[in-house]
Amino acid sequence: MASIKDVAIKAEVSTATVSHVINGTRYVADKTKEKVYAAMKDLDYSPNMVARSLRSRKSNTIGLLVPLLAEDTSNFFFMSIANGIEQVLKENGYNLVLSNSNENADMEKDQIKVFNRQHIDGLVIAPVNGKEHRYEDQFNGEYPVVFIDRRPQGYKGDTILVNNRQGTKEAVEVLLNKGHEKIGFITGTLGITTSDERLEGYKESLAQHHIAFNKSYIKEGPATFQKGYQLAEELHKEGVTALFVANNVMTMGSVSYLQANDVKVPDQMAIIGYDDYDWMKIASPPLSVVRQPAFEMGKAAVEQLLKRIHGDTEGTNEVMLNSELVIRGSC
Amino acid sequence: MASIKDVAIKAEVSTATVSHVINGTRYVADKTKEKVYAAMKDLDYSPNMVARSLRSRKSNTIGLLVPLLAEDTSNFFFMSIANGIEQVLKENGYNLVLSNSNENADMEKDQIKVFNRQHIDGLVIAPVNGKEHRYEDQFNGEYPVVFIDRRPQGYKGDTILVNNRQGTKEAVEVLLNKGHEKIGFITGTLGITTSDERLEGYKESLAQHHIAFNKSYIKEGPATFQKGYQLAEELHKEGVTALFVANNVMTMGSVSYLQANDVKVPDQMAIIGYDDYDWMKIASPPLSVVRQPAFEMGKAAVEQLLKRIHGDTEGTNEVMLNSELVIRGSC
DNA sequence: CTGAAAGCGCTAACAG
DNA sequence: CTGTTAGCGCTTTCAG
Repeated sequence: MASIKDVAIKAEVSTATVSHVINGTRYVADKTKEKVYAAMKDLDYSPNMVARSLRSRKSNTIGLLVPLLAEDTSNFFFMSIANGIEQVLKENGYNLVLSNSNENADMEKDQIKVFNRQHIDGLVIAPVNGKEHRYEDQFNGEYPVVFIDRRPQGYKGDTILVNNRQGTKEAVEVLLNKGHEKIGFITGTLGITTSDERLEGYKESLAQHHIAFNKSYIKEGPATFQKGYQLAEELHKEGVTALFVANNVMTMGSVSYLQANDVKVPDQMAIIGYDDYDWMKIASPPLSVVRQPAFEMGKAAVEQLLKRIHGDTEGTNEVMLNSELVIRGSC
Repeated sequence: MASIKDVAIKAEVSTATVSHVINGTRYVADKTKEKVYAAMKDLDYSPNMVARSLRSRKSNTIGLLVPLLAEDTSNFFFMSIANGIEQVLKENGYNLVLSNSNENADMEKDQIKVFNRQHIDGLVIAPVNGKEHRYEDQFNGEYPVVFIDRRPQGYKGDTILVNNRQGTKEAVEVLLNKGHEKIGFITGTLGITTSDERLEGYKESLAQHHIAFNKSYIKEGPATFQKGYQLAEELHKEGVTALFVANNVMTMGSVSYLQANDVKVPDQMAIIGYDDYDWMKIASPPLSVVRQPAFEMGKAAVEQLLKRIHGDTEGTNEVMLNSELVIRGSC
């Protein structure tokens, strides 16, 4: 592997000149440039990014830490985010180091430590669920951080969220406007911000329509297919006429229940799910859902990060993206 | 950020000793070790990986290059692979740099160039579709490479593939055994290895059952939902009684057609799709599919890569993983 | 059992 | 308009 020194010798200039030609950091005579380019080509030179990083304390790399669970469909959501991030990053000459906390706080800490010594230029993190991790103490302060999708309690800093409350509220509103009064709400474990916000939206919508809140219509449990199936069954038996399911895995389970028991949608039971996947289009009937702008979240996160990297230090930026209600045939 | 020098001073030893304590690379008296550990703790020292990489020419980072297309469901497949890779990598103290070629040969070349100057320790690549890229010329030879999912024509080197031919053959066999003789085959554009292999499996199965191959039952097109819908329609009108759809996006389109037109599955039309997604369980009827072991492919790729990194230079290793036929209600 | 010191490849003062 | 040179933080030979 040719080094900058080799190029300098071949081009009969100094390494400084070569460096400046590469980086355009000072004026170099055209003729000299030519020589340098020729030498670089001859030697098939390409700069050693590691050395560059060491010297310039900049790696052109940003980290992404996501909480993926094996076999969880919600992974698709984070992967869309990753995709959005990678895309914007590439356009800006940055690389993406991907890491997974497995939705586990200890692993997350470990991964942050890894990033701390890795000299990343920034970090996008979708934090694990859970109350209190003193994130402020975990970062070494040498790179900006943007939180995404979930905001840890009490964390103040750049955050890209999606409007869970509003998204849910609108969806439930549609159900209410169709005349439903007994609306079941199926959610993954409560106590995590996204779930709680969605529940809030549900309550708010009900309140606005002066429908009494019935606690027994709220069904909570681990976000699994089976649980979704089971909770849909319970609600069905309790006589609800509409279902709002606050995550995609449980949506699938719920649909499965309705199908298996020949419950006619939307006549006997209306349903609105969360997250938009292609298969929802071919469900029968096609499923109405609250669609989260995953790709856009990734983009927004990187854009914010790049601003910070480029020296913006103003306040903190909290972006709240709107989700979109996609009405199909299931309600 | 404390450096090794700071630690050395604080512990009143040389930097060499600190380094050896950290890496366990030579004997150090227990007493000295204590001092070093204490100093490290005091200073909250953590080694600078960039400097370490520069010096030791090893980054503990491997690259992954996948061909994702925006909005393509098959992304899930590659993301599962990425997940498997990340997991094994983490267990071994490696990091993952993720990159996307967007199924575009030029972008792929660019990304390889980026990796070349990044000092990665290895690369896993799911190459873009297409005939001839002289991959051998693109890699700088300083890191081992493992190809995954697709083998470029004429490439010799470590490869992790899935047995497309066998997977398809078995699936078609099931259809044949149920008495179907007119079996439609819907595929993405032919000419790419995975599609071609699946078609081969189809033909082989037919041949073994002495069913004449009917070219008009083979429908090819870009792997989109719409095209899947359309081709299913064409085949239906040509009177086939069973459908084998060789990729998941088109499977979705085909199912959509059958549903929209009230074609009873499996009575009026049996169908087997490709790739296993959760939604297939709740299709009505649940879809039978050929399941590819994505996560396992990722694992296998990294394991092979790590072998190479650790000095194994023997021959080339071609792993062919079996896909699994998942029979549900659609055939 | 430990230290001194060279040097990985690059950037960026400083000096002309 | 260009060159000299001091490091970035670490590993590793060589020398004791």
